Amino acid sequence: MSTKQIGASATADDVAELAGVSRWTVTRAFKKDASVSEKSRLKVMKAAEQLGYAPDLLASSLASDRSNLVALLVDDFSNPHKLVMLEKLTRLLRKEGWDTLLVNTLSEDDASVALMTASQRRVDAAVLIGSRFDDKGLATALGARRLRKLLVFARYSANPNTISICCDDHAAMSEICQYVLDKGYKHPIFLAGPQTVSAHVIRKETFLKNWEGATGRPAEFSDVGSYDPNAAYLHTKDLLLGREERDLPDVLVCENDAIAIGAIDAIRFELGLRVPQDIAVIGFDDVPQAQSPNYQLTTYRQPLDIMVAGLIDVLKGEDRQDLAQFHGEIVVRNSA
Amino acid sequence: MSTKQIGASATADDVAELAGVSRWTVTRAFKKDASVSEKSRLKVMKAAEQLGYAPDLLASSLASDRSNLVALLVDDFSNPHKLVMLEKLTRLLRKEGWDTLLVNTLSEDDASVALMTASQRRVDAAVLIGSRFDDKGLATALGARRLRKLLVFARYSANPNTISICCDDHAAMSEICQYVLDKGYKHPIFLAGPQTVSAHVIRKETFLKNWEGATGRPAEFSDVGSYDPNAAYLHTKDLLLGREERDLPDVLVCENDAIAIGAIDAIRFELGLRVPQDIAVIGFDDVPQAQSPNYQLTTYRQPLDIMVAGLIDVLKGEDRQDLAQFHGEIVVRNSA
DNA sequence: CAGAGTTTTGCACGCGCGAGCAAAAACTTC
DNA sequence: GAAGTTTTTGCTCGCGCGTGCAAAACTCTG
Repeated sequence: MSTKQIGASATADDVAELAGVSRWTVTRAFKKDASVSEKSRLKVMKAAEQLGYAPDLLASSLASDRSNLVALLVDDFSNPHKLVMLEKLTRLLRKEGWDTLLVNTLSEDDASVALMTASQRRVDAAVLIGSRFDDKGLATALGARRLRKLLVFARYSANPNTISICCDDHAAMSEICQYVLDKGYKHPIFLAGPQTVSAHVIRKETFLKNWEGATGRPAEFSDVGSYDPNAAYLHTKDLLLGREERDLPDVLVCENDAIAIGAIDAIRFELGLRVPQDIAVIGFDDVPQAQSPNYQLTTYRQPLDIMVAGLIDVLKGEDRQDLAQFHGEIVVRNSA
Repeated sequence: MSTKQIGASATADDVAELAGVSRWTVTRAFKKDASVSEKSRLKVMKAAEQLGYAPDLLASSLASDRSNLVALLVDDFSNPHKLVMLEKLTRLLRKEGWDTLLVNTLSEDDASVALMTASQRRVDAAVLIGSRFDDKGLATALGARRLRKLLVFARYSANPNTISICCDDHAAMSEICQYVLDKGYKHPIFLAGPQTVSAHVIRKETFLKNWEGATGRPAEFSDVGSYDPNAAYLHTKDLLLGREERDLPDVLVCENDAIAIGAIDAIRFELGLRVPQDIAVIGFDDVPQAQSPNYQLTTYRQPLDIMVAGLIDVLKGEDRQDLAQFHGEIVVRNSA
């Protein structure tokens, strides 16, 4: 047993032998709240360091039925906000002991294949950070394979088998609408993203309803179909180019910053107009780019850190009922 | 054995029993190149579907010592190019059967802790997609724990224990330098990123050397210290604001697009000058934003797809000697 | 249809660790 | 120092599957 190949990674047995204790004492020495005497813990640690030992998480997961792995399913890599979310999620999850499986579902028809993979890896939870997962696909996927937990992050989900962690879109958009009214804009257009999922409609519906409630007149809207700035650019161009001046909006309320940034570019470079003097623009997310002097984007900042903390609570098994009630704040810059 | 709880995921044994074959036949039916008769394969598949069975990748990894897992270590989430790379890597790796562990090393002192995690999960390889991993830290980390393969993606690495997959920075920057000369610029400044790692110096050194070789005069340079557009903005402002007109550069050659974009904003909004008429700007990477009409960034596009294919070859165990020889192309837009 | 060649199937053993309990050791108290 | 209490240690069994080999079942040829 003591003839280990050089470089071959040591097992708990090797450490135990070297330290003169049993394998289980070694295991305990590496567990946080286990009962080991300080003396043998030190012996173990010394031997472990000598052998370059670290517990095998695979074997541990198999034996304990807890993988400390979380799958992040992402289907949209053109929205820069995803990078912000990925950074926060990976960093904070890691701090709490979870590793992260990044699953690109861009080329899948629906989420089921990705969820299958995740379940085959025995993840403790799968987190959807996507835009296009539709409720029907989710239901199918969920039926196919058992996942311990299915969370939807930064988007509302109507599926009762999922736990949704997002800010209160209704309140947020009401606030934005009020801001637009207060600033005296008369002719808004709401630019919406993908509308496949009922959840996506909240921001749009809220704005339209609030606007009509306050002014008595319906607000115009248009569906971009994706959260890609380039797509938003083309869409805005098609939507506005060639319009009479009196038909042009005085403010574009966008479902998020990715759309807003594309729209601003189109306003300037296709229409030759100024932001905000001719057309103002409001976004949602507060991506890093939003503070670029180019855009000076007025937008809405979700409390991402708090939301991730909520997610971690759920992973830990704590009951939380307030997961769709997070409130952010309007960030007023120069674009509206 | 046949009394499985509803919802509990089935094992190969359960499927075997239902299909009337042995467990190993079940296993083989799920393996690509295994020898199973079509008849029993169908029996197995039918039973598997009925039970909702899929092989447990954890147990499989443990038994076979192959995890089909790759760890991606990232320490820089402000550069939008990372999102492009993550998308390509995750999608193409998945297509070839690898899942991806995303490890955020932003808060680590060096890469060792992250590499440790990766090795504890028995990844088949760890891929560094970072900017700040220094060679010394790598060496330490490598000594501490055995990793099957350590790859460095999109950056040259001098460490002999790593495999670096990147484009030929020397050739690329020579091409850019030639372009700058051809366009008749007289006073370039090279804006460099983090200079902690010897590998990062290649682009800078190449430009400076080529410039001096061609003109007989040294070129100015300045170190931004990170690949964050906002940092580049501030740095460019500090560097150029208040200079006499004759001391201003006529072109900024940037180590990558993240820096270039920050620089363009600073030129416009801090110095009140025009790009490219007053100061031209060249980037590197061709991030999605580079084609925004705001930036129209002249830049260099690395052949990412081919590079990822090279990475996959290495993962498959194929020998490739040309991994630092990929050639991209200059993308000429309006900024220079 | 025998014998050789080929394909398919079954099995013993092990991957590295964890839960939960029982034995052993250490510590208290009177 | 005996008896009771608490802490620490050791151990059996199992997590679900893969490897490599040998037995069994086919296929083919003359």
